[in-house]
Amino acid sequence: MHHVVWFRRDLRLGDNPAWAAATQQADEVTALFVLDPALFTNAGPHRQEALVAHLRGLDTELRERGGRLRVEHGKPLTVLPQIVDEVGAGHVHWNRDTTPYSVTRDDALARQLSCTQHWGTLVHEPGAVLTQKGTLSKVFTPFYNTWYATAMHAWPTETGDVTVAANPGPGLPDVATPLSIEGGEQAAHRRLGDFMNRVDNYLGQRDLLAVVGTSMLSADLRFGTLSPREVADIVGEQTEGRRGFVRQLAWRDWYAHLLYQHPTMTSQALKPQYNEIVWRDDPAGFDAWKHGQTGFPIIDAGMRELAATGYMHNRVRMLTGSFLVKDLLIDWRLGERWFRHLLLDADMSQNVGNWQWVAGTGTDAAPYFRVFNPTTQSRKFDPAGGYLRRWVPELAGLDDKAVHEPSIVAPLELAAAGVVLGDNYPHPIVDHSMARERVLTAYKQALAIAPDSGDVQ
DNA sequence: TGAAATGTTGGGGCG
DNA sequence: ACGCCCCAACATTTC
Repeated sequence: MHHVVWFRRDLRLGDNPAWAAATQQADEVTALFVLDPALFTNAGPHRQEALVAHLRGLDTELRERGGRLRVEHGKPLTVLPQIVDEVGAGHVHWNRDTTPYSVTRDDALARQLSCTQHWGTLVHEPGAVLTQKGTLSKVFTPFYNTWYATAMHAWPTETGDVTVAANPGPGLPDVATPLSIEGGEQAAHRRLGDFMNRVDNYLGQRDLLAVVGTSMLSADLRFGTLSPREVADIVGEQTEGRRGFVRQLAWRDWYAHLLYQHPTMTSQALKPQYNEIVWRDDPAGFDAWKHGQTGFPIIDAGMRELAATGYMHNRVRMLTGSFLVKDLLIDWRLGERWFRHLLLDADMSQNVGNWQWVAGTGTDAAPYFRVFNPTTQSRKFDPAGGYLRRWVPELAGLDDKAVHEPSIVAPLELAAAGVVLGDNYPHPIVDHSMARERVLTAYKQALAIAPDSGDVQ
């Protein structure tokens, strides 16, 4: 009996329900990845690079089991039935995902293939964490309480006596940038081990921008080189820091569950009354934001970090997101698309969930009147300016006080630091206090058109 | 997982 | 000793 395991966002063999089931049920297994060229070119350079690195890592794991990873280029809807036919497979396994695109695609495939769909990308699958009424909570804290109390299933494990199908091995696209990401699940476990040395300090350090206080595991969770429930299990609950981090995994599950239930939230406000907001059309402002030229050092630092590395510190994601939506009054969907293009860890459910949180349009989101002051936040979370100087080097000569807000620094001090506003660093593209009033007015007008019903579509 | 505006309190300088 | 003012520090309200 020959089974196919279709890998997607679960690029690992450990704690992988689809892989475990196939190796238990079949004598021979074909490990398949289908590279949809359209999806690949939609990804920014860093995500392309990471995908190739992780596919090579998965191939290495499979070689140790005597086989190879098979990579096919094309649309899964046509490729998968072809491969199943070619290898004579009786059954296909994969781990399901919650994005509308994947749900539609997988449902279509499930109608024409003998298959089993597993869950391997979340701690708890959609539907496993419900209120007493049997619904998905619209508020995070009760969701979290139930999530935390929900027991994890027994973990399936792969059996060793299966033959992994050989084939020429993956023909992988060349990537534009040299591979700097260590691919594969073993490298991912080393990164997890690295985080375990820091996790007890997580709550105290995660918001400090100049130190590595976060897990830095988001991309491994995105590609599935780490199993989220294995991570949750290893981190455990012994200390505040550990519980604080695991709580973040609950946010991740919650956003996935929400998108599974509300596929339209990719383009519509989860609170429909906020669809009435009249956004500004400001291509120049959007461009300045994208390229880190807003004149607000903390915003520019974050946007440059994103472009340079495919990563951005979570707090800075909130600040840059708030700046686009609240200060520039630009539609959150534009920012969501830009982030999704560039982020290594880009995932429709997480990205959309977080952007709707920032914009105040989601469930249990930041209230619309919560407007981050970029300068205040910068002083608070990067007091010594280490993060700013790293990503906005033209301001590096300013002292710790001035570096957060060059626009109000005395001309002599600017000159001494080699800063020429409007020349080598921009003037602020917007006045924050004016922008704050403007966005509060715009949101209030939207709510006046469509009074708050408190309901999700 | 805010911040600004407004209100309250109390210490200290000063006449 | 007293009233007055200033203002930092904190609390509350508001968006």
